[in-house]
Amino acid sequence: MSRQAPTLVEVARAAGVSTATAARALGNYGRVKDSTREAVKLAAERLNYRPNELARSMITGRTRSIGVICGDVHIPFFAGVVRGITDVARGRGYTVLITNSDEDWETEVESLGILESSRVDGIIISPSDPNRVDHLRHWGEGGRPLVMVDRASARFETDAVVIDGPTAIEAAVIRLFDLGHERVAIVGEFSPDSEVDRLFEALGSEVDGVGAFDFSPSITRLIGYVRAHRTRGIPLDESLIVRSGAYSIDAAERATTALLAGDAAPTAIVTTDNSMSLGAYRAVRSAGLRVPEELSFIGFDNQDWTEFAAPGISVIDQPSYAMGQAAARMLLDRVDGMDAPARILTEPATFIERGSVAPRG
Amino acid sequence: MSRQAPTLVEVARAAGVSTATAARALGNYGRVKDSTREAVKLAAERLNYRPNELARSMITGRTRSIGVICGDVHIPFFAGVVRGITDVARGRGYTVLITNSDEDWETEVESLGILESSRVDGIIISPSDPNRVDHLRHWGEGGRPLVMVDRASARFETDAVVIDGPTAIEAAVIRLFDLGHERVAIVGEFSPDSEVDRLFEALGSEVDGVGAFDFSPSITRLIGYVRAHRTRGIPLDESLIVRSGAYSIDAAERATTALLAGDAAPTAIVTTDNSMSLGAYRAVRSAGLRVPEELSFIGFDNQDWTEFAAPGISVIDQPSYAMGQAAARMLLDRVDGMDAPARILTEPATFIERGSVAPRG
DNA sequence: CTGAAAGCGCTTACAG
DNA sequence: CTGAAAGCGCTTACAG
Repeated sequence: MSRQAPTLVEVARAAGVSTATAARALGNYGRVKDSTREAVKLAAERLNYRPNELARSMITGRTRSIGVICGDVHIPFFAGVVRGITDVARGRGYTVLITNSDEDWETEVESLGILESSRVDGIIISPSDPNRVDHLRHWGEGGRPLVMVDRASARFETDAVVIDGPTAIEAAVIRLFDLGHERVAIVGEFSPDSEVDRLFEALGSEVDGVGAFDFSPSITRLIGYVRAHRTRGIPLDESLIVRSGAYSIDAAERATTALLAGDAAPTAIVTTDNSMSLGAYRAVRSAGLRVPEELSFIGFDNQDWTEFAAPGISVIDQPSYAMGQAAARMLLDRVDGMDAPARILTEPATFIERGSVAPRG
Repeated sequence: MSRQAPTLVEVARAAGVSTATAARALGNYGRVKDSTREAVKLAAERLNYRPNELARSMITGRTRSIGVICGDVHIPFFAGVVRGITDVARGRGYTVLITNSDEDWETEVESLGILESSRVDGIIISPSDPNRVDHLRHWGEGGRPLVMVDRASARFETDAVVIDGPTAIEAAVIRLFDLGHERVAIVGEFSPDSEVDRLFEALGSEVDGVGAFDFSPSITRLIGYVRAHRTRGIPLDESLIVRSGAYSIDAAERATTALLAGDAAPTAIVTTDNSMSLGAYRAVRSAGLRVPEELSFIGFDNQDWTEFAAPGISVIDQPSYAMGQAAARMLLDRVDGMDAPARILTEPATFIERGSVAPRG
């Protein structure tokens, strides 16, 4: 019952050849007489032989596996990305190891270590902090490929698949301005404060010169918010920048509730991701505000709930599955030896119009 | 730049000891003088040494990795399960390989082969068909552990983590009956037809004798639907059993639309999973039915959209994250050598009351 | 076309 | 407490 799995040695013996020949016959490389190859394959078949990938990997130095470090597979956006990655990987004969960082840098470093020990051939990551990427650069040295997804870093030039978050936010805010809204709030993580300050310093003079990949994801999207104000000549009111301080629905709800209770209430809200959307929208409902009559709302990420809310929520949609696929393709091309300058692939973010937006009455 | 990763040999040399001693010091086993251990650890640290798990696995015969075969990581329920699995696995030093079956048996078999070649120490699977499990039994022979999640099989006695679907459905239907509804429809995959027929044959005489693990998941839940009717003495109307024929939102929408357009319309609907809920609810909206005034609705799986729909949708909640955790714990206990009879762990399904249910007017 | 032999990077009895 | 040595199951020059 608990028989050991047959090894190459046994196959070779059964076929009456050396292990070297058996390996060549099974691996379809080197020269082997046809009749010998047949005999070996027959023996392998009869013994139900499965090569030990571990032993093979030790020699070839490749495991035919890739690692993923995402914020949290449980979040729909990442779930879509992961599905895209696993589908492409499988199609090319690779397995996928999944880890979560919970957007925590220490956890990310630990994840990288785990994947490194597992000797994955490459890594796809949504880095928790684009300014602390030394560990990723170190991985990249030695020619081990790494692709970023959903984010990129100005401090580490490597392949990446992103959407143009700032532009998507800018378009959404301008849309609201053009409907007569002047007090448009934005709800995002926006932490730490020092980074937001750094962004505003950078934005002080010019807008276009500020790199989208110098800041963490939510702060990056703030660039679009600021650009929209400048484009339409509407003064920026920092009290409308709602900092949840954490990627959590509850934090977003609390922060938004505080905003709505204040005396500088907005007439419209945009958000920077699905968790912020959920929290902000809960706060809006709890405050008893009618959407869109009293408040317009644009969410980020086209999740089921935005379709079924009444009215439906207008959203900025991200092609998570396609992003995962693209990232996996880029990574596996590198694993297969493709040599080319690092490139950043920008997937389209599309606006989905639903009933949550109306002209300022 | 492309320096090879340091090996144990280099660490040992740097620390001035043999590889055997270095291995013992790093692995925290065997006897090593404290000062020696310190020296080795320091050297490992300085060289940024990471053990090659492949080499270790070749010897120990264990990879410290587990494989998951789920329907689709992109589906929220499975995403929750996977997160639960990865958290527990990580806590115990294991990595997780993810594959999807898309509820297709051939794909499942292929996934199993991939995981087998990867030499995972154990497998967690939501089997696509509880009646075709020979490949799983074969894996189980040789003492390789396997835990089923969300489903179990009468044909393969192994550990499993499930909820009591039939009882949850039964309670939901009875709740509706007690509110005066007599025409309660159920929307599920329910395919193939021959299996539904087999269920009804089995249910012909007695109800309690029918095993919940003899049928595929959605058909299993039908048992609760039938039980509810018998308990309340309400005649079964097979036209109220809506067979989508596939685990797809669109299929559920089409099938439900056909039901609502017919002349045997229901006054209430229950569903068997989140995809069916989404499809059925879309059909209800498109038909212009007011919920709950004209139709009561109970969904399966507490996803965000059910909270934000107006009115909120009452649902049967499944603790997906806890189920994933429990499955991983059971599996790793087996991997660690625990010997005990196979057991089926039933996690609680809870009813969440929202506004979508009302008495029959 | 085939085989003997070295070696991938570890772990593990076995001596000392 | 420590080291020399065998070995896990393969692949791969190197000879023949």
